[in-house]
Amino acid sequence: MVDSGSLNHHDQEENQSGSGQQIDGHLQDALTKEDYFDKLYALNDDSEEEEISTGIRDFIQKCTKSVMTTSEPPLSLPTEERRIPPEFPTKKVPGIHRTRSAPASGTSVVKETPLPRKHSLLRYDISTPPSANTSFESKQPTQNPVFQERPAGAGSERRTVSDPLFLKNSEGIDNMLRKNQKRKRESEIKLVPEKNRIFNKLTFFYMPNNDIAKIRKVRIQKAQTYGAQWAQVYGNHITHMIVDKGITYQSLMDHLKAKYDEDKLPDRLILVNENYPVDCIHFRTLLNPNQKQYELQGMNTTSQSQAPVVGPGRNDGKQEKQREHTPPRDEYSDEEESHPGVASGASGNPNEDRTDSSPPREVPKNLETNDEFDKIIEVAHNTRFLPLDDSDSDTHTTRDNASEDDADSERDRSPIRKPVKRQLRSGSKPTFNQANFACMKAGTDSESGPNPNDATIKAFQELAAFYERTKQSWRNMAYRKGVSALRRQTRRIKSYDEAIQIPGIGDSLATKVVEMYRRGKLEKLEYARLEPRDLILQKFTKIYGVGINIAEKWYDAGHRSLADLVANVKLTENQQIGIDHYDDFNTRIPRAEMDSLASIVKDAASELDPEIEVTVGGSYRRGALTSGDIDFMITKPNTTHTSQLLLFLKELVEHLIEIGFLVAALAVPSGRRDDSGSKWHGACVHPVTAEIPTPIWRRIDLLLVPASEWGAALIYFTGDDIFNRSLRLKASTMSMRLNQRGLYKDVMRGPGRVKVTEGSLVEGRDERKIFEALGVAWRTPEQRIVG
DNA sequence: GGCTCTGCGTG
DNA sequence: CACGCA
DNA sequence: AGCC
Ligand SMILES: O=c1ccn([C@H]2C[C@H](O)[C@@H](COP(=O)(O)OP(=O)(O)OP(=O)(O)O)O2)c(=O)[nH]1
Ligand SMILES: [Mg+2]
Repeated sequence: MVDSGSLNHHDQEENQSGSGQQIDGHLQDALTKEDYFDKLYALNDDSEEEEISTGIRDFIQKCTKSVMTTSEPPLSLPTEERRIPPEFPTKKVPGIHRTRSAPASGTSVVKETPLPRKHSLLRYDISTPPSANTSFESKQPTQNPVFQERPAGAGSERRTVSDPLFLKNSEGIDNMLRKNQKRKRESEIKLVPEKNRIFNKLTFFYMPNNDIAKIRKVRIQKAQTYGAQWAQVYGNHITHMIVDKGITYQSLMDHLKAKYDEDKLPDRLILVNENYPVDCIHFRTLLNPNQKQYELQGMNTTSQSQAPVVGPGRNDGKQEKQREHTPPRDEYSDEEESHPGVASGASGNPNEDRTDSSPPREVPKNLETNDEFDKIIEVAHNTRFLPLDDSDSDTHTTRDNASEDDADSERDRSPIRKPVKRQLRSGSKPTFNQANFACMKAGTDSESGPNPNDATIKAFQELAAFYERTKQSWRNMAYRKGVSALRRQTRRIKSYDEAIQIPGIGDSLATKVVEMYRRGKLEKLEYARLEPRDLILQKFTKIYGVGINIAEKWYDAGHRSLADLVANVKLTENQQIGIDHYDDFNTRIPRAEMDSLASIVKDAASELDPEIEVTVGGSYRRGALTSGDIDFMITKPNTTHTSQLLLFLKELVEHLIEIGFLVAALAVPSGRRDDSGSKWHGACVHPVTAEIPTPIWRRIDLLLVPASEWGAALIYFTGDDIFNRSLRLKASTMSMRLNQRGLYKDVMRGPGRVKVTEGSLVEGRDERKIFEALGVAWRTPEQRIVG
């Protein structure tokens, strides 16, 4: 609560500046970017930095420049392919801004975009775009949550978007505002309400005691807002010494000795690492500082020789490592709440592939012939992170016997006979699995899946996700593999022997399958669920644009909530959007809404160009009852290169922005490489209706597909991802290569399977032919759910 | 002891 | 180049 | 972690 309060303040205090500066903003934008890259490369390259960075700078400058010049003839697009990229005013235009408030005064902003809008030709009045929004707008014009707790005020969004720029947002004004905002905040410390000042009367001395490092600076300020005093000099008034990670106990003492001639720390001085204040703030209470996680490096913990006593006084002693309390709920309802469940059941006519423009759908009866491929699937999983391995991994908790983890292949499994509860399974399967299959995996949300190993599958999925965040890639991979292996089982696996025979399930997983069967839960998982660090990482990685590396970086910097990020971190454009629409982007889309979203895009497309074909891929094509996003594939007869579709894309996007459907751009066709890009990622909003009473931002992906690559693209965009990887792996074992453009043969690979030769095209147009060429029996989209 | 898919966009 | 996402 |  407290925080949210203060947050709102920040938010409100910002004012939209007037109109004027956008052009400057662009220039600035370019400069900024240039500087950024300079720094970036300087950091990365050790040698030849100059050369490289200047080279890149030029390159970027070139891009930027060309972009800027676009303001000229918006309408006439040269047909030559090479130039296409520049034609996309990619980032510059101040465009679709997001939830940031735009006070009335800001209205003038919109307009004079450097980009002359050409929509003279597309001022489609697809009726009522604005209607919905106005009502909203009038409601609460001023209030602006930093990030939505629920569907963010569509009103403001709509408005900003209304300035029709297309493609990617620009930072321009928004960025400057952010900067100003930050500057302001830094100069003055505002305290939280008195009762919440957990550090009241405490004096912190930091080590190093300066705010040069940005991270430390932020932390110090944060502590001050919660009442802490920041000691500028070393002395007895200090209550806590906050030491950076990286400074060992020994080096600290050496330093004190050298600088202050102190041999030991003052009595009752509390010595902790930098995580302590952060966690106190997070949990809104003064935590016990004598916990292992707050110890300095090189300070031995309870076990070894105790270094010089730190706080001889009172608080030493007792508890070794008590696990801290459970995190109180989140201040900002990061979590999503129940969304208005749009007519979930109303699935009109779900499906059938009305969207399928090509594959005739017959039911293959030969699922059995898929065996060989099934095998590949098992082998396919993998993960991109390198194994940092170390089997330990566990910072095991207080309880010791958590040893289960690896262990040995003991034969403890002997006594497993156990009551059989087969009732569950027996009657459930009226018809054949075929139908069942499709249905069951259809929605991740349709709980009661017919699969008898459902509970185990869920547990493994959760564990896999945990391992991914832990960068234990091999384990992540193994559990994902285990999941798909279990999915293919039709009976509940009850014993170790039974389990270990399933390809993809080895000793460790087999043991856990049994554990699930016997106890209904996994100790390992129960433990993982309590990891406070993991909970935060989980929260951060759910932000679009934030992966494990960044989440970890932020965590280590002391950030614990979305509000921390908003206040202290330099976010990328996309991350900003990801936070602003955190709940929306993490809310799944009911199939009925998918149908409707598809219609909107298809209608728009055919109006612009009747020859264009639009197909929905992704989980929708696989028959899912809900989807995480909506994936469109766009093609046109006789096209052989995406460059032939770029102009159409541009028009489509502009139009959809204009009617208020598209509300943000997250990734746009490259322009940075020669092979002219092929995808557009962004966000859209379904018009408000009776069934969809509240606007919800949805992730939307558009993929440009030349007709000659339709089959390969269909495979790629239909997934699922694990299925794709399996297929690609199989291809590679056959000296072939499969990507979204086609299947190539005679691919030469070097060490590490690195591609050496591009290979020659085998097939790209026909989905089935690609399956055939790979020796894989045809699988309907529904049968490609393996992950 | 090696391999675990391959490519596009951002900063 | 490092990263995130399809 | 599991497979080759
Ligand atoms: O790592 C990946 C991720 C995705 N894809 C392909 C398959 C996938 O079906 C398609 C679309 O991706 P998306 O992330 O939208 O997945 P989805 O299968 O559509 O599921 P969701 O319901 O979460 O959107 O892109 C891959 O090949 N590899
Ligand atoms: Mg999808």
